[in-house]
Amino acid sequence: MPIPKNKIPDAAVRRLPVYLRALEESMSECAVVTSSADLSARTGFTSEQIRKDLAYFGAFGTRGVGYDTALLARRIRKILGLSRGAKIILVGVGNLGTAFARYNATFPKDVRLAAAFDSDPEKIGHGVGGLVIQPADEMYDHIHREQTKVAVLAVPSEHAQGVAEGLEKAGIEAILNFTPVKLRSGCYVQNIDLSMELQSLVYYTTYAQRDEMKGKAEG
Amino acid sequence: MPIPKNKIPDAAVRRLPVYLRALEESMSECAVVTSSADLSARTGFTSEQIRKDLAYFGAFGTRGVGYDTALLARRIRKILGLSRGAKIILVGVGNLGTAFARYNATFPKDVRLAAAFDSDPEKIGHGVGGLVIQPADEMYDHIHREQTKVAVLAVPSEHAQGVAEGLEKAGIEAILNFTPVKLRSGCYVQNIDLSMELQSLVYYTTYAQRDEMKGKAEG
DNA sequence: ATTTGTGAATTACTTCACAGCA
DNA sequence: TGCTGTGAAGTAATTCACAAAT
Repeated sequence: MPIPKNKIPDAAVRRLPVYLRALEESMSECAVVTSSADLSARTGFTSEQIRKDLAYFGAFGTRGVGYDTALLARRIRKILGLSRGAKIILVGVGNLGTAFARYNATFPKDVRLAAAFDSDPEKIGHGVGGLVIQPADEMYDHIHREQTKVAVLAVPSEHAQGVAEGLEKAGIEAILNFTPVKLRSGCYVQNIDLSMELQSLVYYTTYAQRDEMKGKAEG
Repeated sequence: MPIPKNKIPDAAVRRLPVYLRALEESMSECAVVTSSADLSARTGFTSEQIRKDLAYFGAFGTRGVGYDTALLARRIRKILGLSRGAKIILVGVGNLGTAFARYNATFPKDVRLAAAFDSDPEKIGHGVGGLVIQPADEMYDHIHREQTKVAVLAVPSEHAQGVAEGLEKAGIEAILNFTPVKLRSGCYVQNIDLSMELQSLVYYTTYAQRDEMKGKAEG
């Protein structure tokens, strides 16, 4: 028995922010209670799935009634750790990092970037998405000082593994990895590989399927 | 029997581009043959997984030897449909659309955007990532004319469902959906919800776990 | 000898169906 | 009655283990 291993599936955790958004929508319509059926209509997930996901974390509803909208939203925020004011940093302000920083400025403020770092001296001091780009060698200090636990990694592929190791050593626990490198890391890593997404999409297109048929037959 | 239902898991399809990248790396090192073990080392997926994924599409290797690097790469490109010159369009050139267009300019050219559309007259004619932004009302014509099958959707949430329906009607078959809306669509949809990704990451941080413990107990 | 390809076993996730409560 | 919470059933994906091929 190495680790007790939380029985909560990652897939369930990843749906919580979606439920939270639905709850906020519901609250903006002044609904005081909601139900798994209502959340289902808003999110597209089945009501059973929603009930099961929520039940992983406790019994938040009232049988025969539903869920207190505001209370459930608060609970989810707490489970996710959003009420903690988690600090998030951006590592690597190239093409993608810049794009992300700009877009991030439109996010809910709980998950807004707190700082951005790059190793290129040309970039230091410049602004991006409301942040001043700081030199990479101040990054580890910053992580310690601010007790940063989450990093968005957008460095060139060849540096990804090395930087990830440094981040882990400095205290980072979760990484949003935009590089196409599968990181070996003790951190929890969520990968977003945009080029891969587009390439696999093409498969689901009629031409690709026709190809596939031939693939089996022909040499 | 409504649809024969391809037995190939989406997860396997989504790994093909990763294998392809590994093969290209391998080829750049002048390797003529490779093996599931070598691809495993390069991608981080297990060798069994790689063999099983490839076997869904046919028997591409030679027992006792491995895979012909160049041939397998060609096969994967064909399966994905990358050799077809698939046309891809960007719909919505706001914050995120702009970010994506710029970043996309760095992608392998098979999956480079062919056009970008927006409904804001202010934006029409301006350039982004090497493309000229075109008016939204020319989009459907363009899709027909160019036989476009793939679209990247980055419009405001409130328009997402409506635009997706229009895209489907015009002939789009696969959508990369950056909006947080779960689309009801006959198209194959791949969702990327960046705000959700960041929010769920915070959960995997020590503070969040401490919260979760309390969640169960306290009212 | 070595490495693929694959049925069988395992594990993870989802859906079902209904008991438990307001 | 109405909706949650949950064990049981079902489905999907991954890993195991080995026969097949060269």
